Amino acid sequence: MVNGFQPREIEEKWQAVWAEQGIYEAKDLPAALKDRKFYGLIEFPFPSGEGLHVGHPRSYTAIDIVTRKKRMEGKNVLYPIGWDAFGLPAENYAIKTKTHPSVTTAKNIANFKRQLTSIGLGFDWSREIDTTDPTYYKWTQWLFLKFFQSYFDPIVGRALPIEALAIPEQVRVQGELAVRDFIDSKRMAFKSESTINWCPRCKIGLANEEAQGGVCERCGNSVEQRVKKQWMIRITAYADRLVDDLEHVDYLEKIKAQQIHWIGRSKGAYVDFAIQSKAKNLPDKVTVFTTRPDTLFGVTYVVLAPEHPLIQAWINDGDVSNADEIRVYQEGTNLKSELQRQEQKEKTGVEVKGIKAVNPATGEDVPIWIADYVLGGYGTGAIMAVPAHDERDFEFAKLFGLPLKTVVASSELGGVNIDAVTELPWTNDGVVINSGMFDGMKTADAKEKMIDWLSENGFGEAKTTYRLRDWVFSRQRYWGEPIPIVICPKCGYVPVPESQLPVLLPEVKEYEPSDTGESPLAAIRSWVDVVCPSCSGNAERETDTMPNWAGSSWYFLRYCDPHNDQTFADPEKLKFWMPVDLYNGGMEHTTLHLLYSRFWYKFLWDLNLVPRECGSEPYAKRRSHALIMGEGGMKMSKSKGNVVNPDDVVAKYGADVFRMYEMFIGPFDQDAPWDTNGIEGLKRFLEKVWKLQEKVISSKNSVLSREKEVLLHRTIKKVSEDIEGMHFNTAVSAMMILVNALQEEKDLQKPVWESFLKLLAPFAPHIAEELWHQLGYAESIHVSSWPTFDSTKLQHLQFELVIQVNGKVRDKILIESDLSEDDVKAKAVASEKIQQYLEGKMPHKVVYVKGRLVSIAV
RNA sequence: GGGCGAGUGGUGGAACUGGUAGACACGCCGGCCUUAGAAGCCGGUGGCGCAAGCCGUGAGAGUUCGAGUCUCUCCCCGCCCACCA
Repeated sequence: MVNGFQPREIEEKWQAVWAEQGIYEAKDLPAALKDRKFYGLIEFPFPSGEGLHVGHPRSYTAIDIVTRKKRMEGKNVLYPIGWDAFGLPAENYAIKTKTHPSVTTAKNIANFKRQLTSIGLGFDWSREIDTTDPTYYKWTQWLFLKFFQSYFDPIVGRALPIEALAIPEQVRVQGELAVRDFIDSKRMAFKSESTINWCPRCKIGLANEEAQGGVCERCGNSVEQRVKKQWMIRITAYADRLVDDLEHVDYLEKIKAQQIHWIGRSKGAYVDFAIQSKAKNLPDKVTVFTTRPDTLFGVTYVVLAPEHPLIQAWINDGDVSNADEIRVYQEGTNLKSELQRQEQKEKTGVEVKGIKAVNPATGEDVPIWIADYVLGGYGTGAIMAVPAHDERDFEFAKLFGLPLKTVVASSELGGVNIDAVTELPWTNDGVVINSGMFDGMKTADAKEKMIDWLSENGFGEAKTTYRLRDWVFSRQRYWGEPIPIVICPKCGYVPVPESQLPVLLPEVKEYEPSDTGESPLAAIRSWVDVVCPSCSGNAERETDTMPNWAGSSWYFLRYCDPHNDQTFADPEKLKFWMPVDLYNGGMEHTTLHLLYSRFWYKFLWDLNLVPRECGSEPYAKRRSHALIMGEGGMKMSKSKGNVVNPDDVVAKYGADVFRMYEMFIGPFDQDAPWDTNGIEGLKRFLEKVWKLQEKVISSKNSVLSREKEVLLHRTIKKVSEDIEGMHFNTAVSAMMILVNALQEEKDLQKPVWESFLKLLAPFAPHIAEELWHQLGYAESIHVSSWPTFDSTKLQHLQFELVIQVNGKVRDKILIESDLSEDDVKAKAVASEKIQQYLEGKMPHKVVYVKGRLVSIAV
């Protein structure tokens, strides 16, 4: 096997050459040349101790292929890589082994880098970044301070510097402290006491996105609710823009749908129900949120979430006759974890006796209940119940024997009490209301009219609410970016001056977080005690660190200018590179990283830290890969013992076979099981390619048949289009078909073979490079030109015409491609076989599909 | 319960705006080569049938000359969200 295909030899050889020549390094050019750039991005990995998973290369190779094609098409390509290296696994490992996370991280990065290089990915390593590097997290901290020093102006709909915030007169008169509190409450990054998702096992507060389903994303433990003062970032201010701007980007529809749903904008109204009570100092109303103000006439009771603050006020007032019963219910709710609360099927609740609410539309008294099917954190934490038109209210009303009242005319019971009904009859829009002043109106119009009526009479207003919550940005952990704030007893929250950034992570002995909910940093007095940057008095550092979403919220900007020590990225370079042209990542990040980073970007864009020319969205196009499952379709996991290690595959088959197999395994956006046998097919394919080149070298002045020529041009078209559409599996198949056909030829014309090698180059960069050089080229195939097809050579001179009689294929005949429709039809009908099937009858319909078939109906 | 996606040979999967279902690959079967094997090469491979042929894309109906593709009803599977008023 002297001349055989030896993947590992040529792969290492060319990897060294590419690195030395820097062929994958992107060039920063003036913004005027923007149409020449292409910025392809993959989600940078967390460098885990396990090393690369076979899932990583699926995404990386895909974008590698797209960017290699763009480069061959003459684009100046940026395809960068880095490390999202802050995070719990590194810290947990540190707790166990007492090794500093930076030591483990450096080791893991070296391993990842070796693995990624061995696969032949065309990353620009000169732009490598690491979120745990102080030269990187200096800017993460600096950007955090921008949030701290800004507020959101709802009038102009964008963030502005905090200096521009107008202080209302009634605040100003209360003195300096009041003004400070006011300003702090308006900042984009603010500290707030709130109930948070607390994981008792990880001893850490979690954002809603990290505690979906009431379970800690990290360890799967059930999450508790705790009250804690935490740093928050006001992502809710951007909710509308995060939804609306999706119209201007090319994301997979399911990604858009998921983000829209997560943000959960719903338009409705606040409605005030007056409180009927004998007591004097009682708050005189309760405000509910509803999306169906048109059903106000059907309200038969009001429900408050158990944690609603009004409940305590009513109890304190002494007018509630069953205070003890209510307290028992509230405590019962508190004890329930989020998970239990979701699993419980039956509704529960308790009436607040002694007071009533007044329906503003009818003036009727309705009872007030508290129940945990109403969520404290959504809307106003209180609802108006319309059991005749809402399933949940219906269920609750049935359980507690509360009355039903419908507002629609289409029922024979229209507009009256309907206590006797056992099933929910009318739930939706489109019906006609026949209650009160909306008699005869469609619900959609009634909604509008009702909102107008409510606001005219001071009973409510139009209101849009969101499911999205502000982002809990504090973590009580060691291995994260310290939040660069000093807490001064005199001055309050004081940002660490830019000249003192980064606030470095200090050395500690213990990495274990404490049960009190404080970060390990709190134990290091020498680090915590500082001089206030503002008044020079004694002060303390903030000891919370940032979540590990911080570094990844802006890393794509840093790639544009990774070594800048004056600013996070030079605006001129941002103008050239942004936005990212193609971003691929996992679906699991749709409501996390993808949403967060869009938000950060928009914020920086508002402050002109990202130039206006870059546009309001960071990613022009977002695609998503699916998973590679274990053999047999189960998810790969250490416990199942079905994990495939990329190192083993590369060692056995080489990088090119590995890459092509991952592309051939199935549609990019569909899960696919690993198949050890399947790789053999790609190995055979590349061996065939290797051998085929011999025919080129010995070739004379042979003429390529028209048939092969058409196939070549069709293949160029197919592979080009498939790469753009990310249909890599069918692109590989098209190349296989071409190779199988070329194998039939005695010898091969050089230009034909060169076109094929160029098509192959993005998929199998090493073998393509080797064969290219063997043909005598000195320059890399990867900086050569992408082949183009000749559209006049896509059509065969003849084609096989399929003839159907009554929908069944009855004959196939060869037809000249340029024959007219009438001639083709005549030939088809004249066919002997067809005549037999016609049995002398006249066809009543003959249809011709150009270049394909004739269908005859008898 | 809601949203999204899917259901095609033994397997992974092809099939452009409705137009020859099963491309390509794996596996399997037969042959060549070999002392034997591996590799390689050649041929075959949806089902039933000796054959002509018939039947076939989760089930059923519909539209059409023609349906994997469009419409309706239903059944399964996967993922995400989930008492969001």
